[in-house]
Amino acid sequence: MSEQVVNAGHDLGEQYDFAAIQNRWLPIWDELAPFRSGDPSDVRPKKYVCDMFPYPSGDLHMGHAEAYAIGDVIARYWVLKGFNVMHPIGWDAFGLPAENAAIKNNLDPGEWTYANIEQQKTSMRNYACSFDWDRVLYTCDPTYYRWNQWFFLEMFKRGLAYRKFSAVNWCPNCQTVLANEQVVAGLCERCDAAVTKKKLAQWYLRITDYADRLLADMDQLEGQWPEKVLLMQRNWIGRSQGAHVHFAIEGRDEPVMVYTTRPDTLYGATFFVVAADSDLAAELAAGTEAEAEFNTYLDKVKASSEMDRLDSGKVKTGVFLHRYAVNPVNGEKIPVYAADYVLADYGTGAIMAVPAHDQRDLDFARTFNLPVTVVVESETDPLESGIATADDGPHINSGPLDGMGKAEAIEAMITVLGERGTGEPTTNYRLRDWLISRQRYWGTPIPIIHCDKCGEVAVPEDQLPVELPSTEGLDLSPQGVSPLATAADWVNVACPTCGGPALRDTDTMDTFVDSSWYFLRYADPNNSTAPFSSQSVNEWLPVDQYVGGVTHAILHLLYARFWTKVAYDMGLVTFVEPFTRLLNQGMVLKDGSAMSKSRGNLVRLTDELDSNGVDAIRLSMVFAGPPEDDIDWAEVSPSGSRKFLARAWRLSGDVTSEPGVDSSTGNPELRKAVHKAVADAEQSIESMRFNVVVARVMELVNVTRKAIDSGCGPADPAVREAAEAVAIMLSVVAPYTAEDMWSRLGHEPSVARATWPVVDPALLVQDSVTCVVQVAGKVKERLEVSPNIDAAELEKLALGSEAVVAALEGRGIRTVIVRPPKLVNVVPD
RNA sequence: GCUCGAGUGGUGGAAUUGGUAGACACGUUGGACUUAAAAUCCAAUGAGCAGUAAUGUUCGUGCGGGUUCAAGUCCCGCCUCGAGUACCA
Repeated sequence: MSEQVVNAGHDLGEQYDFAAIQNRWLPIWDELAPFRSGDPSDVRPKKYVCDMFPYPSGDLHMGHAEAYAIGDVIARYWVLKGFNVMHPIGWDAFGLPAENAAIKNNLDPGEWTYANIEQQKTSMRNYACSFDWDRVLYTCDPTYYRWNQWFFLEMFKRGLAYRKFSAVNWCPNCQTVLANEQVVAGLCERCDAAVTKKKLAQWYLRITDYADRLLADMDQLEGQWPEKVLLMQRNWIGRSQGAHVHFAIEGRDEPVMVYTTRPDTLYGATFFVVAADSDLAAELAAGTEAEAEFNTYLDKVKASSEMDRLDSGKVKTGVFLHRYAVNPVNGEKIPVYAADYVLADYGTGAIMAVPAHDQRDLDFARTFNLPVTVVVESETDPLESGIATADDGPHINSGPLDGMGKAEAIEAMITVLGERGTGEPTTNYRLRDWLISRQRYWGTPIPIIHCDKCGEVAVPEDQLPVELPSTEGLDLSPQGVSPLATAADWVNVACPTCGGPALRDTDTMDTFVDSSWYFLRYADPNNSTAPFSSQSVNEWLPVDQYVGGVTHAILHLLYARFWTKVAYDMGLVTFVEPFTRLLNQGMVLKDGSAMSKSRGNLVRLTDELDSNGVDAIRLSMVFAGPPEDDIDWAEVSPSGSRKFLARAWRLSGDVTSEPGVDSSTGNPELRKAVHKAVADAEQSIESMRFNVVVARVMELVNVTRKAIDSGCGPADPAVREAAEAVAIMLSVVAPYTAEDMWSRLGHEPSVARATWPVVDPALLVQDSVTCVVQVAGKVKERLEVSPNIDAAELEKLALGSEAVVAALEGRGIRTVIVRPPKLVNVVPD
């Protein structure tokens, strides 16, 4: 029966019961609230960890679980390191899903939204996210969106918000404008109808004014943001250096400007192309014999829309307009075409075509049998090979440019054009102004009143917020105009300027507006007189660590950076970049693809939490691999995580020394293992290798187990030191288990208030190291040597080794490479 | 098409400045405990060859070259996969 005594530690009462542990600590944490960050007397240095806030489309899913597990590791780590960490949460609560759900179930979008938020909030509490619940915000709350309106009006005053007619994406089926991101391969994301263009008056924010600063300030982010994201932003902004060149058009008074990055190839321009859907094309075609043909073509282009342009291959189409442009350098008359391969809204909507050195122009030239003039020497003839050359090389057929290289020729041509007044250098961008109006109900009303006499009038600040009208009596279904237009009582107002009858703007703002500055609001979430106080924001920001999916690599992050720069210009903040460091976590997949109900590979987070517990799921998320990699849930083992947690937890029951025992008297071997593990874990956590952190803690658990069972025994102070280190380090990933361990080790809650173990450098020094001895690069011997061994001694030792002598087989020694204390390589003749 | 990034055991993944490839896990196999199962614990586990065994030995980080005493790591050329972008002049 003595066995039962030995096994006492493994009795049923001592089983690791994750559900019981969760239930035990959750209410206590509510009470202790260890993650409050708003105490003004708090003297700890500040850190700001921000997770991208969720959209309340339902309960939390596996993707949230990964993202919030990762953000939590960082936040909790900095708390243990002695920082006052702001780790807030809020909800990106405006948007179309709420509106669709409301239409479907005939209820208020707000009801649906807040119900989902409550559910997510409950799940987050259970998931043990270290959020500061005093800082919660909801973007659909008038106390938040009133500041969207305030910012909008500030930008309006500064000329950064403006209204213009332009062609926008239009879904003829849904009868509504679509955002660019809602157009997938030319089709409406929701109904798969072909998206067309429609001209509408829309509000824009002048983000293009900030293009250069958005590019330049990326230097600050180098090394702190994923290189991939910076690259995507650079491509998106798409700055290019080139020149405007003026072409006279026969029979037209004004010359037409084209944009080109290769003014040096001007002598090779053999035709001229205007975008088929541009005003200029219509003007040039009017009254010519090509007019009918052009109109037919234009109709086709408009109807075919995005979809056909994508998969119609590379066959170029166009119409000769029976007009001629004059090449400003050689006076040559070149034919003018309208074609859809030239875009109306990039550059000037017209190009000089240089088929020898531009692939698209060459394709067009070959289709329409247009001449090809080579002006940069190349080995192959583009007309024959079908491949345009864009390489550097000596210029030919180019008058004064002959013999020059590309860079020189570009400069020379720009000088020539400048002297003649037919061109000038210019910079062009791919980035367009940000279209923010949406014909939707569930968003921030645009605070503008349209008056016949006074035009666009800002709603006076004391009348903000312009709240959404009640949905009572409103038809939210797609009508082609915003549902707000039908709320007669709301729309009809007196003009703030003249008092005459006027109409409210009925569009609402893009929800990307909400997310462009919410991270600023967290610093001062309840401010009712300003979006935030500059003092709080400048104290907490910029965000030290921003965590979120790579799906937002361009839009959200670009808009947020833009907004921050505007706030800087307004004198509200003292920094120009909002997010010092960015981490893009991967996605959670199942069987190699994104989870979805229709695919039948959906993993329900609640099921996973029920079967293995919160900690095991968090641990699985973190341990699966580097945070930026995707996780295939079919390849992780949450039950394995649970087993490890049980193993770690059991340590806390085995320790028999008292809390506060002097660890310096403990077993030196184990102590070294502890301090090595802490040092390694710390280094890994700082460099975001959280999976490696877990591995180090696992190793420590393993050696501690061995020490208890077959080493120094459970009473050794080093065992306590080890178990406490495990509890503290584990608390960043598995807070419930760690908290319970901490308590079983005789400490007061919460482990979140403990301090990350301090590494004693003396314990990192090893008594001996394994030195590898190679002969011809192959390992032949391993020697245990002192870490301070000198090269001569080590060489002597290595050469004297039997295995080395044997491996040499009597050959002479050419050289010996000695790298004390870890390696010797003997190179034989 | 263009621009990036990545290829390491059966699987996920480790590996400062080039210096013991495969840490830590999952899975698998065998064993202990149990009436049994679960749980737990212990052991083995890159592949091949030789040997009863200890062990020895060869190969091995997508493929082919190169630099080096030494290459997963650096250089050149390919292949494959993934991501972004879509005629941006």
